[in-house]
Amino acid sequence: MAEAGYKQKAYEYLKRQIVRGELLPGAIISEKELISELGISRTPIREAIQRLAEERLLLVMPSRGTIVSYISVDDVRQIYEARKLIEPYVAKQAALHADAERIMEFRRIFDGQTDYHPQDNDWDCEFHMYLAECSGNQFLRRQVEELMTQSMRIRMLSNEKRSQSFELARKEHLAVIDAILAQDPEAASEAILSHLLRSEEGYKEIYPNPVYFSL
Amino acid sequence: MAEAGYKQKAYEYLKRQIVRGELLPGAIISEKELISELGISRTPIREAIQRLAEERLLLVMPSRGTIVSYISVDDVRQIYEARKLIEPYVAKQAALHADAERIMEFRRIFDGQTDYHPQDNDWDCEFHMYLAECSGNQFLRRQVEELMTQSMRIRMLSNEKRSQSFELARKEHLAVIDAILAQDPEAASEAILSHLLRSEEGYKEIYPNPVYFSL
DNA sequence: AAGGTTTTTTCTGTTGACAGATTATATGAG
DNA sequence: CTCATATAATCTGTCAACAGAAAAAACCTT
Repeated sequence: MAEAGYKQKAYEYLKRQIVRGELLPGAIISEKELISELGISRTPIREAIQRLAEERLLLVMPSRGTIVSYISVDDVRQIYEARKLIEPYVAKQAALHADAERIMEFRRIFDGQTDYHPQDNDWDCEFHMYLAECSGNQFLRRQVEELMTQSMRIRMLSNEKRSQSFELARKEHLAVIDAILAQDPEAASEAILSHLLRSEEGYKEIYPNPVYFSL
Repeated sequence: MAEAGYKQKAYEYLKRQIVRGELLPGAIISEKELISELGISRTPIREAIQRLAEERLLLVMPSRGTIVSYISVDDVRQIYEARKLIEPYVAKQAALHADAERIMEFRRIFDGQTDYHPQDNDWDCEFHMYLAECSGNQFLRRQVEELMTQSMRIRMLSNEKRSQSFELARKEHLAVIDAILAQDPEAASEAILSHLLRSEEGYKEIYPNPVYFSL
């Protein structure tokens, strides 16, 4: 017994369920249940919970319980504000410094020319995460990673119309990639900003659904 | 026994020592020593260590040990790159939305007109943290908080000439505050960018000291 | 039956002990 | 003395159990 890596397992197990919307805001996180579900002890589970609490995915209330965090309307605004600041810069840096060969491989994936086909929701996330990696800045990359996690939750909770929206997003992604391939920083920056503005606009109609979005 | 809040105590105890340079890069963090130093058990100490590891202040090597993180020359570049992106925007938002009364109170503190006098190094940190608070964006605020923590370490490790540099920084801070009071976003943005550029320039001469800065 | 009080349950915070892995030290052959 | 092997010490990861606090349930009083 007592193998290593249980903490990471518990972390990914919980994070996946939260991001996919299987654990909704307000859902009670029971350490006891997780012990029997995962067959591991409390310590690695607690460590995973604390890490998720720092990422604002869980809310630990001492001696009361732990729940999945709510997302407020102002949270959505703040998340997109931060993304609109950071991601255009990241795209700019990618256009200036990114390896052309890697970008081409990336474009093939997003053009559907390879066997690798991420799920609907993962598409958008992988795109933005990849750009953040190209920035060559671990601080900005981590920030984008956190913001994308929250953005995926928002999309899940707002019942976005899938097919049409994702097709639009795919085209916008390709526009960004092509601007990077053309080594045109300004075009890349503007392309991703347009993508973010349109995406945010879509939620403005939807998120006043007050079921999971607190004020 | 078993009072609450030990985790936070251990966290602040370690973080203060790291930021102040009392624990230098490469210093071994011994859980056993901390147990006797702080008189508490391993669990809250471990949780504090893991939190500091996520903030890139500690490096946990499984079954080998935990040390204070090194800062590479490229880390310094990345930290200032992120700060130059985020902080001018934050200052802009502060100029647009910040409460004039709070800014005035803040100016009095930095002008030395109050009893409250933070230590040399805390001055700069508190200034930038305060601006980040004014942005009204918790994600940007937390990012600035993390970047400032790293910046304080850099300053500590690079033996910056104190007196003259701090006097210069104080004037630059006041220029930013006055731009915010004048509700001039562009001036505030440019003022803090100048401050950051000059600050970074200072380290370019110093941090090739390879004692604590790895490549 | 209603309201306040007491008991029980449940949750997180904390503790000390054990397991696996890595490094340092000691030992012995050549 | 040198080097390979084996032993011991040390560190992090994990585990099960206890303590304190908050909420839920049972109970008693009126």
